[in-house]
Amino acid sequence: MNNFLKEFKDRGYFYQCTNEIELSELLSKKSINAYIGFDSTAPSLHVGSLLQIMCLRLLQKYGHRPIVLLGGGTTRIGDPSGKEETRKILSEKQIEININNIKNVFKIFLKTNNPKLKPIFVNNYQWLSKLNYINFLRDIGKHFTINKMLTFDSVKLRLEREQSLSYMEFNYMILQAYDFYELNKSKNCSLQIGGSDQWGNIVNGVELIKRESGKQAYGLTTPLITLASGVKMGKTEKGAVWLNKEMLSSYDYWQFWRNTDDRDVLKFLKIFTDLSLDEINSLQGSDINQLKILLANHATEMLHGKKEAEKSENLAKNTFKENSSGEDLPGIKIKTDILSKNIVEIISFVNKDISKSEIRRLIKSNAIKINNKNIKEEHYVIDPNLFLEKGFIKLSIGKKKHFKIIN
RNA sequence: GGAGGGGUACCAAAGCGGUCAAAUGGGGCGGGCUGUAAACCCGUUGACUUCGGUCUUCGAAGGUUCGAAUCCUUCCCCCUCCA
Repeated sequence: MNNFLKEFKDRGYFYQCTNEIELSELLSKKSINAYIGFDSTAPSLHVGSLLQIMCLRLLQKYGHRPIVLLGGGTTRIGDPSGKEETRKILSEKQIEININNIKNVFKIFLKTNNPKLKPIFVNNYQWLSKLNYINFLRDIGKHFTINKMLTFDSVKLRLEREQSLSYMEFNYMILQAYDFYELNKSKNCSLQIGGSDQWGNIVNGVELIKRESGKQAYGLTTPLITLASGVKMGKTEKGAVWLNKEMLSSYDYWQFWRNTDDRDVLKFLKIFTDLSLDEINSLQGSDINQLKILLANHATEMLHGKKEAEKSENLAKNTFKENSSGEDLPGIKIKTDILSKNIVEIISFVNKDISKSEIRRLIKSNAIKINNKNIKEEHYVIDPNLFLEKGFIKLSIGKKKHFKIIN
């Protein structure tokens, strides 16, 4: 088997392939261009897309060139795959902003110095917006039968669940197929990779290319990564795990990986780090918490850099140490007039997402600590003398959220 | 266009004149146990509060009533069947 495909499988990226044997031969024979499309509905991708990004990295590693399609065109439509409801339609301006933000993440994960492997960014709005409806129906639409489209999961599920599926969404798969066809023509792209939910869309593309151009293209899908607990990956207590640095700090990103379920650790090391498979296999049986730290460090380093990863590890060490003073935490400066108010006001200032009622509840349930001491009174006022000793105090909300308050 | 069913909190779903800030389940949050894990147990889950209460919520707007998520009117949206 081709080396790329072998590692692709060994790392757990592989789910399905349209023609594995031929693809393997092609990949061994020459350097190809392969594309993955990314949704641009949010200002950043989140870890749910990380597997796909890792696929592009792997392509580069074996001398193939990634094409990143940021769907300005299809984002305007909305993929019904895996969606229970019609997606909100975003403004064009918002989509443009999103696309620009998302690009930055790829520039971190992918090599950009080698001109032959440098990722190509494309926006399908460029060609989709120019389509002429009549011509499109005649040239492209003729290759698609409704009979078959109705059998695709994305459509079937919606119909079975008696959820409406608009004609607009129904066309999504054709547009995605057309994207592949277009990229095959203009960028010599012969492979599309995607999540397993994209299978139908990808197959359509492969067939369209065959029929219109008589060329052979291939599709490859990755499994849907679910946590051992059965939940779809990518959410934490704070919401989505964004890849955009402005939306999630390196420390929170580190914490996300550090909190991986025991059962997922080895799997994640294979999928989300560059550690060699030999190395990972030799780690089997090591202390599970050390492995989690290893995972967190590697994953964080890849996105935020080595320095940030180290900082996060140290911060975590100090924070979770018994009775840590919290001096390494990033400081939050609070003006004296707020500090002199009661604890509810202070917490409300530190974390504006928590309502005061909720803070009162937290106090009642022993969740609030100042310098590691439980605060049980909602009228508690911080004694200014507490600042004298170290110049700051540590405020804890629950077991995992800690803040260093500076006067 | 015709006939019927429906829109309830983060989600699912009960309630069908007062005892409803609204059962129950999931999710979230907090506590306990632990290992910053899982499982499990307990608590909590509209906002504000001087902890007495006060204010805003059951698709939208009006109305009936001492009193409406519950009844009436109009409108909007969704689903099913027929055309």
